[in-house]
Amino acid sequence: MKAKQPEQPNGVKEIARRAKVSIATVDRVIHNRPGVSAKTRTKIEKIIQELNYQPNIIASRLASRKVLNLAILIPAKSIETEYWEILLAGVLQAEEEIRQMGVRIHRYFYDFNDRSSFPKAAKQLLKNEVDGVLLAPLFIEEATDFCGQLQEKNVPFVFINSDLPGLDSLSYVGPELFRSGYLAAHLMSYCIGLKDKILVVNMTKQKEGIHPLLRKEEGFREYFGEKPSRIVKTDALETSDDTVERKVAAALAADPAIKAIFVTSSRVHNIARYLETAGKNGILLMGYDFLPENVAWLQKGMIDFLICQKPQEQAYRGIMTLYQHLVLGIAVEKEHFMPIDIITRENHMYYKN
Amino acid sequence: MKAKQPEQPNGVKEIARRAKVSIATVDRVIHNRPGVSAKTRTKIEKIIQELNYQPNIIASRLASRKVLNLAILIPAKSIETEYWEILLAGVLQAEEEIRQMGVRIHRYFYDFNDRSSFPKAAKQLLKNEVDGVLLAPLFIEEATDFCGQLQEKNVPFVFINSDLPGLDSLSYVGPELFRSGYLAAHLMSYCIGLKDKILVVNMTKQKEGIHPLLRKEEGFREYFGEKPSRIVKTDALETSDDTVERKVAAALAADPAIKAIFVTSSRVHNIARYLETAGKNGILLMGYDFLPENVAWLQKGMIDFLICQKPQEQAYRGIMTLYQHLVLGIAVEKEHFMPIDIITRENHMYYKN
DNA sequence: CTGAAAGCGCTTACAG
DNA sequence: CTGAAAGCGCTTACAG
Repeated sequence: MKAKQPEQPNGVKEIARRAKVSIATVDRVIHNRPGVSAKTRTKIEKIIQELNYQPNIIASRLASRKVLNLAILIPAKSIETEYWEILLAGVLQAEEEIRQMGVRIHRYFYDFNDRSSFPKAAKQLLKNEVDGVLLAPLFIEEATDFCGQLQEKNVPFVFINSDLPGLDSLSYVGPELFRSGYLAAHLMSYCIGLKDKILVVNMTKQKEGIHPLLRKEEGFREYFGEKPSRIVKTDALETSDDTVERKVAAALAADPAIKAIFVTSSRVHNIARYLETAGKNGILLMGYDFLPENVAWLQKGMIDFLICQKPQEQAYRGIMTLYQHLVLGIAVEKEHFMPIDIITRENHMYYKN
Repeated sequence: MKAKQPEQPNGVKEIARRAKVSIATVDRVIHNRPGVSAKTRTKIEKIIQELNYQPNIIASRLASRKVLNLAILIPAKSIETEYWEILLAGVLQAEEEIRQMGVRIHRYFYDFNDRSSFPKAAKQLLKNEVDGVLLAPLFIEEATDFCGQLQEKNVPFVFINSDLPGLDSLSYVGPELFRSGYLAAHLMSYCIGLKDKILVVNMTKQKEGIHPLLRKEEGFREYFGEKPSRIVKTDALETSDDTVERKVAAALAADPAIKAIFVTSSRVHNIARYLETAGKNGILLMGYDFLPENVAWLQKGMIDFLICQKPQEQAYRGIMTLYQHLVLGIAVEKEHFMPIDIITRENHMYYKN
């Protein structure tokens, strides 16, 4: 069934033979290790060129018995959102595929609602040897700081979920958040009247807000750039159910022109619950993420649109990007944008995260 | 930077030691090869269980120096559609990632417009040793026949682009075509009046039609199930520009209520060109695939919606599915549905195939 | 039916 | 600065 591979005539052995040195010396040159005279080095390098030598990564990993330690740093699953658990499934999927190549993935978690938890988790992460990091940089300052440390150690890092373009990441895997918000606005504009107003809800306990959520809001506002007055904002800083209810109720009462609500995160189900309880069926509701709870409200018709960004695939591709770079040594895409998927009651049963 | 792997104490050596046999015998048991007494076999199997032995695939592939031969069987890129070239990019992407594991991918092509070319290419394919096949089964009969032959040889196959659920494929990677057509209809129904009619165009030289295109049409018709009279069909069997033009022109002339056109394939750009030439701007046009030519018409506003199915990713995942099954021996998803992406003038610049 | 030995292509102490 | 040798965990003739 399986044909034998033609003999590999261009391995270290052949190089050593041609250069009249031992394979140990060839190995030193290949890996740029010291202890080789300039002359020998040049000679060997030339032969490597000629032969177009491609190292056998399989053999290399077997012989070295090295483990490649990757780490992920993301928010922990919480009662507030299980989004991050879905993302973890993608990590697992990638791990299965590359474990045999000696890759291990270590998991570190921080608290979505507590920015001080980020550096703590990061510190833990840095205590151990790590060859590459996949992280969701929800807090700009803290993430910038951490990535600086990684860079000093020459450890490549990949962003998922949201990007920090200023930092020199190996890659970004995730949605274009600004565009995502813009599209949400565009979609919404189809569905409401010209005089209707929109309530934007940005839910977090974090006073300064959370980078990706704000980015979506920016995109959303951009669409209504000429008529910003159509947008009403409530700062639902607290995330407990009754705070949310109170704030939304107050906003709706204050301005009866509000005919739609845009929630910048997966917590749209909270609003859905409130709208149902309050018997407000005429309001268009749009939010993020294909979570069971959100889908349930989609089915009931309380949520009209969910925008989704394939968290599982993000994590899978993020890990594979590190693998390609660190193990295979092949070039990786600097940016891998996820589609901005629009999910409705009609198509949700066919959607995969 | 990289930690040494803890020694592998549970390899064939350890099994051999415990069973008081040679590793050759252990190897025979592991691979179910003959030439081992029932007694020894049982003893070794028991130890394998106890140790929860996981073979080191890296070492295995290095030692055996076996090549895994995969083959793809898809339509050739043609003047009519470069869809298949994009798909090939996904094959390349997967190949890069797994070439080191000794996987080779052989490419076979048939003619989209000539069903007799399918068995010819299939025959070529079968002339060589093959361990797994990725194919787009556009012609039901011919593909069924071919897959039967593969099954006899115990060669697993994965479908992309369109599914043939009856056959025992290892997996299907692609869109749910029926659903795709249904959604197209749904989308269209938002955009046209209740009395407006729709022209469905199914383009191919193939008299019997092409399976995936027909499947999309079925889904489309399903949506309008209660009002089938709203759908007008033209059989644009020929694919040369002026035949298409003539047929569409005739259909539009015959029924002025036609306000929208649904093209079941990527050849929607042909219709766009005709509509522009004929100066018919009021007609909603929807078709398939994110090809440069289609995108150009999207930008010009002649095409209103494109439905896309990520051909590159289909091919990538299809190949990786075979790899996971044949090399890693891990379970694979029986169906991997691609999202049904809706592309408009507003979001096309952010789309990736 | 079973085992000893060589080998896959590379890496790694160790000796000089 | 350089090389001989052992080894990674498994596979494969070959001999008995």
